Amino acid sequence: MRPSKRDELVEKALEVFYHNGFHATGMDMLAARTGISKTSMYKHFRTKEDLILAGLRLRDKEFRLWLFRRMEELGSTPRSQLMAMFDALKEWFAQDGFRGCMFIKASAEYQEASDPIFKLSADHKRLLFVYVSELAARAGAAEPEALARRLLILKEGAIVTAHLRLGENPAKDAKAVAKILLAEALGS
Amino acid sequence: MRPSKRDELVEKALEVFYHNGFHATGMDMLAARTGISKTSMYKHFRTKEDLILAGLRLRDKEFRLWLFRRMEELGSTPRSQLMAMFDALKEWFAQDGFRGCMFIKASAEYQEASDPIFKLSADHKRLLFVYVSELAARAGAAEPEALARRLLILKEGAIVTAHLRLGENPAKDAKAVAKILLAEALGS
DNA sequence: GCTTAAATTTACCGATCAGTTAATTAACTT
DNA sequence: AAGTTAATTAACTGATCGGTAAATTTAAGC
Repeated sequence: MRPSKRDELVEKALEVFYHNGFHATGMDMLAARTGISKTSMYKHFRTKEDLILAGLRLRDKEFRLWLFRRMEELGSTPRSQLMAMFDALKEWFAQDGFRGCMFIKASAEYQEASDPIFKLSADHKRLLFVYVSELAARAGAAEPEALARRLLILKEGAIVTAHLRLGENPAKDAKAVAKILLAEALGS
Repeated sequence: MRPSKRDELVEKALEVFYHNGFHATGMDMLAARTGISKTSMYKHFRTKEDLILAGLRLRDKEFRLWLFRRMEELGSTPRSQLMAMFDALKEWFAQDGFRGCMFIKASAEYQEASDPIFKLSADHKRLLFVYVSELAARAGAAEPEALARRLLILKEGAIVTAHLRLGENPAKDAKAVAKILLAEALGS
């Protein structure tokens, strides 16, 4: 079945928010870009915040699905899958329209710890942590959670660096560090 | 001599922008918070963007001054100063009012590569890179720029992680990776 | 004390913000 | 085809956006 109007709205809104920012994107602009009238949008979502949250939930699902699948495709063992995270990042950075991490940006505009948008952003990162921890455990790490935290610091750093267009290949740099890190944690 | 009205304005505006975001902070709100009327503000700055840029330039200077001085205070050799960067970060993260990196946030709200705010944010990071590269060279790194890029990826990752309040001590995690990295690059 | 210029204030500009009301169109039921 | 309901629209709300014009206060020069 074809996507509902509501799903179309969320998808398109997400795209505009990503490209343009949250506060900088008004509901009128979204109406113009989606071809859906404002009143219809407010039929589906009570507030702009609700629409943003729906967009972020979609992004969370899509991004994790994409990243985890790509890691599994590019790596055959838990250890090589961890390494492959940085190959996947490299692909992402090269996509045109890449503008950094949606959740870093969301948490930059909605900073209150109690803000649902901030919370959802942190939750996304925690779900990544769960997956990477699991993988680190299966790779035989003595402290899988510590290893996961460190790998994810590299990931976040690479994303920020890529977004600011510093360095030629932040994913490659991060991967080089990850290699050393895994050698230390799992043996070379 | 006491700070000029203009400097007071920039300082206070910077603080509000940092806490509240850029688009979310209106000029009327700044007038209310600083006690300076809007017309006076526009005497000093032609546009809101100019005020933001002045704030970011101040932050750039202050932050680099603070970080570099702290690294020199906490470390006696180039190598230990590189390590001390993460001790300084830990101090920063623990300050109340810490809300992540001003420049990451600025570049999240002003994403166009041609935007002066985006450019200034990237320039700030490049100045950090120059300093860390220099230090890496003096520490005897065979590829000081590669080492600097990698250490700074750890720095950015730690900042983002701390801002989202993931993990207990991202600075410590990043430092642990830095230690391994330096051992590999400079010998243990 | 008077004049002049600089700094500050109040009040306002049109545009846009998130969100709503009332009228219209489209779709389904019988 | 008529009647009912659901979806959509244009037009509007008060508030706020970035920015300004004209009036008022403050300060300086003589």
